[in-house]
Amino acid sequence: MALAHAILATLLDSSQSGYDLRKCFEGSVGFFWQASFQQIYRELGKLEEQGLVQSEAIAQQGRPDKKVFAVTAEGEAFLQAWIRTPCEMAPIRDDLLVKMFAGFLVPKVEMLAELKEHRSLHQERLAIYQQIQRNAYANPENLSEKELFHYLTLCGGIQYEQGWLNWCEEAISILTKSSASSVSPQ
Amino acid sequence: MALAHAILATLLDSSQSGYDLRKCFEGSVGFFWQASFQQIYRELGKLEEQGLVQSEAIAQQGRPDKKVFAVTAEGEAFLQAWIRTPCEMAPIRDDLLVKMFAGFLVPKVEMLAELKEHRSLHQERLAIYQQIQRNAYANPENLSEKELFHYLTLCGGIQYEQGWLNWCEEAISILTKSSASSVSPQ
DNA sequence: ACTATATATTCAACTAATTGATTATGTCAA
DNA sequence: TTGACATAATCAATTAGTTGAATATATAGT
Repeated sequence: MALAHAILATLLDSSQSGYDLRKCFEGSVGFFWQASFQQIYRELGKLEEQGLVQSEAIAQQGRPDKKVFAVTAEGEAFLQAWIRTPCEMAPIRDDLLVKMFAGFLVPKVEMLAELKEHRSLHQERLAIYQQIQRNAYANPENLSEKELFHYLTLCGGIQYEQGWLNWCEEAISILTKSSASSVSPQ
Repeated sequence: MALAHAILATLLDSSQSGYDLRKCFEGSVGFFWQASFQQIYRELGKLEEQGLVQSEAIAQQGRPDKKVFAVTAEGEAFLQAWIRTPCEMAPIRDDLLVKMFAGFLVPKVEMLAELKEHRSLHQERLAIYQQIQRNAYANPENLSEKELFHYLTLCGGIQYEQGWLNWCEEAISILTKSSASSVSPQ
C-alpha cells in the first residue's frame, strides 16, 4: 500500500490541501501514482490520526476555507523507513492486454480502432511529460538533490509511456498486415 | 474490473481448474494480469453463479479431485461485448517511482541498490518473455488468428519490461554520476 | 436569471484485493 | 518417519479502491 507514502512524498515537496493534492495526482505526480479525491481525503484523515501529517485551517477570501496538510517529523521518518525497505515489481494489470489476448473474438478493425485510440492517448501523455522535461529540466546536470529525484520519476513516466507507444505501433503494424491478407470473423 | 474478463480469456484458451489458472496467472498470462488464488476462486464462484462458466468435477488418482471450469456461450458473448467497449489507459501505480520521488531522504547508495535489484528483476522477466517469443513464435507471419493475438499480448509484456529496464539503466547512470561528485545525506 | 465551472470537503455503499490461516491428499528425499 | 513440496480448494478479516451523491461558496459566460 503506497497511497499513504505517495501522499507523504507529495506533501514533502509542498504542503497543500486535499484538493490541491488531487490536482497533483491527476497532473505532474500522475506519472507515478493516481488516486481519487475520496481516497485522498480518507487517507489524509488516517495520516493525521497517526500523527504523520498535521493540518492547519486556512481562511480564504472568495473561496471556501481549506485545510493545508504538512508532513510531521514522524511522517518523514515513516516515509524514510518505507523507502529503505525493498519493494516488489509492480504487477501488470492492463485491460487492453486482456482484450488483446481474446481479440480473435471481434473483427480486427475493431481491435485496430482501440489500439489507435490508445496510441494517441499515450502520445498525448508522452508529449506532456516531454514538455515538462524540456521546461523544468533543461540541463539535468545542474539539479539539486531533490530536483534530481523528481526528474528521475519523470523519466520513469516517459519510459513507461514510450513502452506502451512502441507496443501500440507494433501491434497496429502486425494486425494491419495480417488483416490485409485474411477476412476477419464477426 | 477486468479480473473476471482475464479469467474468461484464459479459460477460453483452455479449460482448467482454479489451481491451474493461478499458475497461468503467475506464469505466461502474468504479462497481462496477476491474481492470487483466493481472488481467482472467489471470481470463479461468481462467474459460475452468473452462468458465464461451468464446472465439472474431475476425480484424479493420487491427487485431490479438481473442478475444471469452461467458458459457456454466454460467457463468450459477455467477454466479446466487453472487448468491444472502449477502455481507459491503465493508471500507473508504482512503489519504486514513489520511493524515487522522495529518494533524497536516504543515501544514494541505497537507492542505487534498490534500482539495481529491480534492474535484474526486469532483466530476468524480459529474458523469460523473449525465450517464449523465440520458442513459441519463431515466425509470427504464419500464426493462426488466436496465436497472433496471444503473440501481441506477449509483445506488450516485452515492451513493458523493456521500458522499465531502460529506466533502471538511465536512473542508475544518472545517480551514479551525481553521487560521484557529491556526498550523500544521512 | 440561469448555467457551467472551479474551489473545497465529506458521506455512504459497494466492489476488489490482500493477508493469513485451514483442510485435504500424495510424492520425494533425508 | 519426518519434513518439504506440490496439488486442490476455501474461509475470515482487513485494507484499498470505486461510484455516486451531497454541501457550500464564488466566478464567468449566455
